[in-house]
Amino acid sequence: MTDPVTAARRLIGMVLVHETEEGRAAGRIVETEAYGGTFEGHEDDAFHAYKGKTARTEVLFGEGGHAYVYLIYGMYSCMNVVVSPEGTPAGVLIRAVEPLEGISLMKARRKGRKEKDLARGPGRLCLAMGIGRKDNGADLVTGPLWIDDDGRGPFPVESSKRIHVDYARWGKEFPWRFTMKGSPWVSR
DNA sequence: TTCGCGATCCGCT
DNA sequence: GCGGATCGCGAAC
Repeated sequence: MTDPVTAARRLIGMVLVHETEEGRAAGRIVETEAYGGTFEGHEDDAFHAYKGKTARTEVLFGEGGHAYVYLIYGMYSCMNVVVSPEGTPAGVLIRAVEPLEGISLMKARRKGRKEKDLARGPGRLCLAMGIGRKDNGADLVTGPLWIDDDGRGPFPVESSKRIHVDYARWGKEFPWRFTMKGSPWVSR
């Protein structure tokens, strides 16, 4: 893998797939955020692994190509793709997908919400795709949770500041949120 | 052992 | 637009 910013850009337009007993769900990634590394000489203090390795962030220090799934606000899960260039921890938060396959399953998991709101936001997409903390550390190469490049890209990508990281002195200024230009499926 | 809080979502106003 | 829900992590005591 490469640095998180390159990876976050590259992931836009790729397809996230999850196969479970309930069936198969897939969505095109339209919004990501890069975490880790440095920007203009400052370390990313919004990154969970910023202060070093802990029980929670252990998989961020492991091999790239795995999932880092954590619990947020006591009730929602968020999914990252671990991207570790030369042993340095880094990740890409998947923030939104455009539902492609298994839409009725997603609607059932999302209590019948409108299609637009199924996977618009990191917690929502985990609910819709059936991703939870049991998937922390999952191998994204072997599945049943993986990422495909279906060759439809490249897609135009826009960057902006990351969301909900105001607590971070430097990190809140990093323009490391990436969205598919013009997509109605991004979180905002 | 305790305590504060978060890479969010939802319902109500 | 605002605040409540809810709990594991990590730092402090």
